[in-house]
Amino acid sequence: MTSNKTRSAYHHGDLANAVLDEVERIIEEQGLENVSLRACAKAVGVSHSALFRHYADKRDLLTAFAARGARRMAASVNQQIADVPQGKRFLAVGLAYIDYARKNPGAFRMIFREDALNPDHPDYAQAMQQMAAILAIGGHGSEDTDALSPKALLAWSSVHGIAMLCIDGSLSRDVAQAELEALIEQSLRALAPVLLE
Amino acid sequence: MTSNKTRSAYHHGDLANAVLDEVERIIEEQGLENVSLRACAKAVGVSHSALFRHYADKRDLLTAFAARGARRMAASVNQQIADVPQGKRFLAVGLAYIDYARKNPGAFRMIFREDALNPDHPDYAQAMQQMAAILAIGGHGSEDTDALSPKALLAWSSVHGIAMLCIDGSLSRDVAQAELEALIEQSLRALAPVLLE
DNA sequence: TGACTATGTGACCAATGGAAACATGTGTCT
DNA sequence: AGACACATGTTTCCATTGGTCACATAGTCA
Repeated sequence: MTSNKTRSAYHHGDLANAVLDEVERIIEEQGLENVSLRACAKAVGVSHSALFRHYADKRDLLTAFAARGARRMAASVNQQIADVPQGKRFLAVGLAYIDYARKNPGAFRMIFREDALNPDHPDYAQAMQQMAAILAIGGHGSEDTDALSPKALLAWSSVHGIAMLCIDGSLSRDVAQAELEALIEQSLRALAPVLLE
Repeated sequence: MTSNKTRSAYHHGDLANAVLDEVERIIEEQGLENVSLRACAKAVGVSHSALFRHYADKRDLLTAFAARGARRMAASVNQQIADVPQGKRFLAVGLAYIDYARKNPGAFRMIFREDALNPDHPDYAQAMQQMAAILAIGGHGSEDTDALSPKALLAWSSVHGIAMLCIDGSLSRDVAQAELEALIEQSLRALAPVLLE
């Protein structure tokens, strides 16, 4: 689709996005350490130097990838909680968040790998702020307080922590996936009452 | 100390550990992406190929570093909760855990960067198991259940999540360090009652 | 059409992880 | 003590990588 459209010989048409797709593919299939500019470029059918027309840096490319991932994640969570009543939002947000992480582990890791990217990039910063807002809503119902409340932090981090432990820690190996679902939901349910005052 | 002891010309004496120290220094001072075998080797005063006598791989070296970090972290937490009464253990464990993460962010990140290391390495696996045991103790008082209980998972992940968000996420930038301390403690205190049945 | 700009190419470079062949030190057995 | 085996370190070499530069080509717009 993105390939044989406006590509006579030069000019891919939408290299910037195509290469992000390629980063995603490689990252999920072979892990982050196998993402090289050259591998991405070749897969897209372009010389590796072409990428520098769209991204200043490898770091810049990864930042763009993380930003896109964060946007998608926020959108996904937002969609899944759309028609959930206010009182049950935390559970819904948590499950959606963890679900996204488990289905896109590479992207999820990259989103929070701040030492490998440029956290000040406007796109990234904005996407992350959006995510934080969603999590805060799930956490304590309103979003007007600038200062993070203890309960909001607790909501944020427990969900985030579960997600991390699911895709990396021992949860990803020692626990059967079927019971993991249940385990997660029970944990979140146990926490929910605390968050509602 | 480690330097001019048994080092006539060849034979450093304790290269394996010295290079781990160097990894730590670089990782904390300049970030993970600047850790190169050559840089470590030069700093220790040895040719870069010498490292391959002690570690099969860069990944193997990083795994050893992560394992040592996990052992130290477990020891540190263990020590800080030694004379805390059973009922208040969760708070103590949480604070100690987060404290270690904030003081050794590079090491902490590496410990959980499982896609960059070899999680099956016995040293690493054992150290992680030890950590999990400690966290479980803090979570629900006994360690006999093989299956992870929801409460144990909740304890584990909330503490882990806070730690992550402290060293990377927005907490590391937008929140003043002074009030962060208080915020963390309040969050953990809010969670504690849930964990005690 | 002609000029300007955006996008892509190819040749080049220094640094990196890793392998191979060689050198030197240490310990052990007689 | 001498000789041998083994552990540890060095040098040299290589393919790959991120990055730069000069050049080529494709759209665009006067």
